[in-house]
Order: sequence, then C-alpha cells, then structure tokens
Amino acid sequence: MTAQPTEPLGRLELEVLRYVADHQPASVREVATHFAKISGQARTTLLTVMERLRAKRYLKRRKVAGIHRYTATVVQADLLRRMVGEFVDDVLGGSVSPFVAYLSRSSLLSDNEARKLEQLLKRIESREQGE
Amino acid sequence: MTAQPTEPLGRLELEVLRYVADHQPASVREVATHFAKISGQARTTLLTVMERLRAKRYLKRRKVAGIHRYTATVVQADLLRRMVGEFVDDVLGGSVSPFVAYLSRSSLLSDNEARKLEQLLKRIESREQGE
DNA sequence: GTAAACTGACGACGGTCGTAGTCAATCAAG
DNA sequence: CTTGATTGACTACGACCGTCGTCAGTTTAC
Repeated sequence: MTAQPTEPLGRLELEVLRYVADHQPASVREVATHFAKISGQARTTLLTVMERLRAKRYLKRRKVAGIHRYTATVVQADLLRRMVGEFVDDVLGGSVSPFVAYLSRSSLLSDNEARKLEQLLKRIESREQGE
Repeated sequence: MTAQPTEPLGRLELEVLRYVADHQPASVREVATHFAKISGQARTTLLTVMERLRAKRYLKRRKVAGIHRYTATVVQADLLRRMVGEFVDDVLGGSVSPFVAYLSRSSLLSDNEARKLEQLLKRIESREQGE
C-alpha cells in the first residue's frame, strides 16, 4: 500500500478535494469557476487550497497544454471510509450508535427500517466493547 | 426548543465537552487532572478550553463552595446526533453510503449482516436523491 | 508581434484553536 | 493572621485555514 496522506483537512479543502475527485483531471479555473458560483470565492483562493492539498499529498498535478490538471491521489471511497473511521473515533468516541440515532430520526428510514438497523447495530455495539 | 449552540468545535473542545457531560458537574481541576493524565495538558489549557466552551454556550457553570462547577447545556445524545448530521452533510456530501462502507469493512459485521445493511442502504440512497 | 487575458508563485492577514504563563484573588492550614 | 496552595481572569503565541491581492510569466487573439 502506498503511503496514504494523513494530514487533517479543513472544510473547504475537503469540498475541493471531493470536487476534484469527481471531475478529474480538473484545472484551477474549472474548480474556481464552480466554487465562485456556489460560494463566491476568488480564483486565487482555490489555487491556494489546491496547492495546499497538493502539499498534503491529496492531489497531484501534471501540465497539459500549458495548464496544470489536478487529480486525487486517493480513491474517494477510501478517503471517505477513513474519514468515517476518524469521525467515529474522535467525535463519537468509538461508538457507532449516534449514527443510528441520526439515521433513525432523519426521516430517511421507515419505522420498520429503523428498527432493523437498530437491531443490527445492537449486535455491533456488543462486539465493539472488546476493542 | 431552546436555542442550541451551533458554533463549530475543535477536537479538544469536543473531547472536553464529552468528558464534562459524562462527569457533570465537573470542576476545572477534575477535568484538568484527567487530561493531564491522558494527554498531558496544563491546567490552564483546560481552563481556557472550558471557558471557550462556555462562551459558545455548550457549557454553563455555577459556583459551589467557592469553585466553579461546569455542566453541559445540551444532552449529549442530541449533540452527537447533530454532529453526525453535520458530518454527513459537510464531509460525506449528504450521502450515508461511506458510513456503510466503513461498517462493512470494519470487521464488526458478519458478511450476512453487511449484506443486510447494504440492502437497507440501497433503499435509503434512492430516497436521498430528492433532498 | 503587440496587447489582452490567463495562469501560477508568493506573500499576507484575520480568525480559530490548542497551548500555556502570569498574576491577582481566594481559600485553607497552622 | 500569615503563608502556601488553589482558582480563575487575562494575555499571548504559533499553527492551520479560508481568504485574497500582486505580480511576473505564458498563452491567445488580433
């Protein structure tokens, strides 16, 4: 396994990384145009963020026709999965049940589904202890 | 509903808040002693963090026998649920599937359970679209 | 080929957070 | 009481991050 980048990311950094991952290989201009539209940042802001992402090894770039095109160094699914793990550890203190509580009340689930999920998670929780 | 505090929290702030919530009403000294043991911070660091938490309305305090005792203003379960929501929105971009991916590979689930979970998720995802 | 547009390197700044020291006030012990 | 420990207000500082301007170099369009 190639050494994964592990530095923490800020909110915008994360959003940018996600956007790039979904539109690779992306130029600064493209990304900047997108974020200008949805949240108004200046082009250089995105340039900076993308370069920081590159310094942190989440992005790499290569010059194509005089313009840098950025791509993610990590498969997005892997990244997200790892971040879920960090979140569960750091924020939820290792317990997964708040997630279920969230899902249960999010109106994304029927009562029946929520019950099933909770059952499932109960089993998980009991195993979680011995970590 | 009483206006919930909504400011973002840093990692330590969160940990402290959790600790206080689990040991209320807690004094600075108690909290500081705990964190000194597990991560080595100075007493004044905890004082600062707890006061910031209070400024953000996550903690309140009252003087008992000459010493301030802090308590959480929010039920921990509610707090966690809300943070899960923020996490899902900000980090996962509104989709719950990375969470399931995490669970599936966390060896906390049997293959069979993972299958069930993924089935459940599929139903959720199809509804998630129109949010 | 000259002007206009675009690109990217660099520097900067303010806010937040983790960190902690200083110092004054308070409390407890002799 | 006087003294030593405890408590808490205040100040500070560095790292990180979101933010962007400037400016020089490059590419494009006449």
